[in-house]
Amino acid sequence: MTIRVYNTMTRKKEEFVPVNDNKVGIYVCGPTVYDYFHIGNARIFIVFDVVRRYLKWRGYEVTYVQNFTDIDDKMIKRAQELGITVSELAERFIAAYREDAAALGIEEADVHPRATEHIPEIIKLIETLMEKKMAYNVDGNVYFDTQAYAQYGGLSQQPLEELVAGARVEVDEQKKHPLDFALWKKQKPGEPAWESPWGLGRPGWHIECSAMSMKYLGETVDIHAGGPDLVFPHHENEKAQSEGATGKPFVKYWLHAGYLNINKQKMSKSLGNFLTVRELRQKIDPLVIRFFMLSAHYRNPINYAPELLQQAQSGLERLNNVVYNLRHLLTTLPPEKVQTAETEEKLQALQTYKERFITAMDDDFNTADAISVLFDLARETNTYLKKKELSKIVIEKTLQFFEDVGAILGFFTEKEDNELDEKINAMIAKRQEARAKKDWATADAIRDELLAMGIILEDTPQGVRWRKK
RNA sequence: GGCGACAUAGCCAAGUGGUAAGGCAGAGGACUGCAAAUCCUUUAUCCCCGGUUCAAAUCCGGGUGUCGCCUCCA
Repeated sequence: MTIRVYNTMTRKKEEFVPVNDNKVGIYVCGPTVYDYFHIGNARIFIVFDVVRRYLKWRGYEVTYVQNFTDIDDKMIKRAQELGITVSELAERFIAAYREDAAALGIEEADVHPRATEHIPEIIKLIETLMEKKMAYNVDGNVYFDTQAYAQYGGLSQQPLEELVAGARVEVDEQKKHPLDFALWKKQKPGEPAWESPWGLGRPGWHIECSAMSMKYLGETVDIHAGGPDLVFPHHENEKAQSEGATGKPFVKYWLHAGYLNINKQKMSKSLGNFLTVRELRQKIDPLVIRFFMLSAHYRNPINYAPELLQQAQSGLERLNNVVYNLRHLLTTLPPEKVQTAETEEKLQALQTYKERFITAMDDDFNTADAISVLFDLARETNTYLKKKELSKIVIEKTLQFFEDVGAILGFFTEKEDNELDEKINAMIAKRQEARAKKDWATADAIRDELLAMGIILEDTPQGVRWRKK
């Protein structure tokens, strides 16, 4: 079985074969840290977090790099508004990023490089382009010469004339061609700046990703990913400058996720219709946000609405419940004496579910389909759990399956809180005494009290159990 | 103007040639001291029109609608 991925470059699903054996390099364009990131950004981080986890699970040795853009026009503007330095601004929102991302179950990248910490690499890359006459300096501003790179426009599949014709922005007089873009920007008064062969200035936006991707992942990276609006110009430009400098393919597979829309419109900072993760996760379990994102295919647009999160919450609860059922049962279930034919059959069936899960994920990371496999297994498991004779092995293996795939999708992690546990268990014991005496009023009062604490009680054939709301 | 994506049940959403997965919500039933959880039953002329084919949600042509990129944006 092979993994197939949709490559924006070819507009087709291709068989995934890493450049170097089973080593996989992934570079994902990260946030510009001038504000809290919104749930549209979150979709990108979540989706590629799953891609990363899945490839690891499939046996690849993955190196995952996600940058922080910590110097650009927006950073400078925002820092001025807040009356702090650009680097203070970066520190503040990088810390915020880490908190919000962790809440969403996004693993830390292996490397989180920052543009300002890679100025020497950036300058060196620009120098190479200058030597190759693919870049030119006009009074301290250095531009990439798009005319010098024949394949320009190849990623976005736009004819050059059309890109120019559609340009909605005033043409910079200094540029030789309207599509040329800044590699190095000359310092303006009051702006942070670094020394360079072209004078004081700072890197353009696109060059940082090229420099950092090549530094950490080599001249050709397996996967370079980001949001759909990065295809042009950001990734087009990265490709041009990188391949211009090295003469080698910069990226083997370009992956782009779909938009997260709100009221059927793209959510973006510039439109002002955004909702930050920081804000939303006060109202809803951040893993519900994650589940919501993964319940559609990553390349399709999804629309955000509070009702849809509600639906997602109910769905995730269902899966959480079955995992909970299994965990609870394992605490009381004795080992079986003999293995029955049914046990064998159940274990076989489990294998089928696993294969279905893999087939779904192998097909361009179809998490929606993969999740439906979990729902199918959830039903079968719940039905099985009603039986009098249960096989401990089956329960264990089923739980293991859920935890296994949960680790890929980022669900079913166990949280413990011993102090709370003791208190709850004491209350449950009291309620059981009341129930034994058929004192339903007292029993129900205790149940309500627990509910007020956010604890749901359930009386099951295997005894009382509780879970957090 | 150029390029592109999408249109599947009340809602969300898989499925790219073989007769419509899954979830949420609703209705009815089972179980329960009551609940909760769970299970069972129940809901689709796959946007429209034409074509190819033994066979089309799926391929081709033409519409309609929605959105996006071409400017910083994930």
